[in-house]
Amino acid sequence: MPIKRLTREFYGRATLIVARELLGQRLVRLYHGEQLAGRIVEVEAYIGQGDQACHASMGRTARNAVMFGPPGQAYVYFIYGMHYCLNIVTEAEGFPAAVLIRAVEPQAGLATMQALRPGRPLADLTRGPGRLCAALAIDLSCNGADLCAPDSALWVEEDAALPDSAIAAGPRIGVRGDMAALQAPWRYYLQDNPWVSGRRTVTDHTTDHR
DNA sequence: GGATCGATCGGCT
DNA sequence: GCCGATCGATCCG
Repeated sequence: MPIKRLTREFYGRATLIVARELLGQRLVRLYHGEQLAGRIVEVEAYIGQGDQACHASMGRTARNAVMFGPPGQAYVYFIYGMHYCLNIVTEAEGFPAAVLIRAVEPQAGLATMQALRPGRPLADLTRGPGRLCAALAIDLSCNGADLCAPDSALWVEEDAALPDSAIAAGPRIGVRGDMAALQAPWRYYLQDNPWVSGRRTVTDHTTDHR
């Protein structure tokens, strides 16, 4: 069975469905002829102008214009003066929404990814939206890239489907406020997966050496 | 282990 | 001018 790139029809659906179904799929970045790849383990949905945490909540601007475009494109933004974050545009053209890729589990191209983040622990290679962009060499040159085009250098491939029992949901990281949308559980992640971002807890075995 | 803070700069009020 | 969909260093207990 040939490997299948996720299609524009896949991305052009309700954002929460797309976010949920992106978990477990394989994000691939073609970098100097080499495939850098990781399994998506954590995502967040940003949904339209009614979502005050969505960059498009105040209307269309030069920065967020890609989110208003057709689904299946990369929306990459620069934040805190030093980091990039990767989103994939969802829903019908004209409705601004996207899924933020917050973490992946490295699958291929480990050595190159580590070279792109010199001196950093392997455990943090792709754990967090800024980190995974650095490891996959994703920056503003990827903004607007069409993940559905056969010749693009960034795409998502179909991988094994996951049971709902493997997935957890919660409020989005770094999003606070009293309005309902700001407290919505629109962050999805693989339960107990060591590559999911955020503070590790005592029950986390990832730092054990046993 | 957990809290706090500085870095660093584009976008928008 | 202010602040952010973050990260990593540092300080504290």
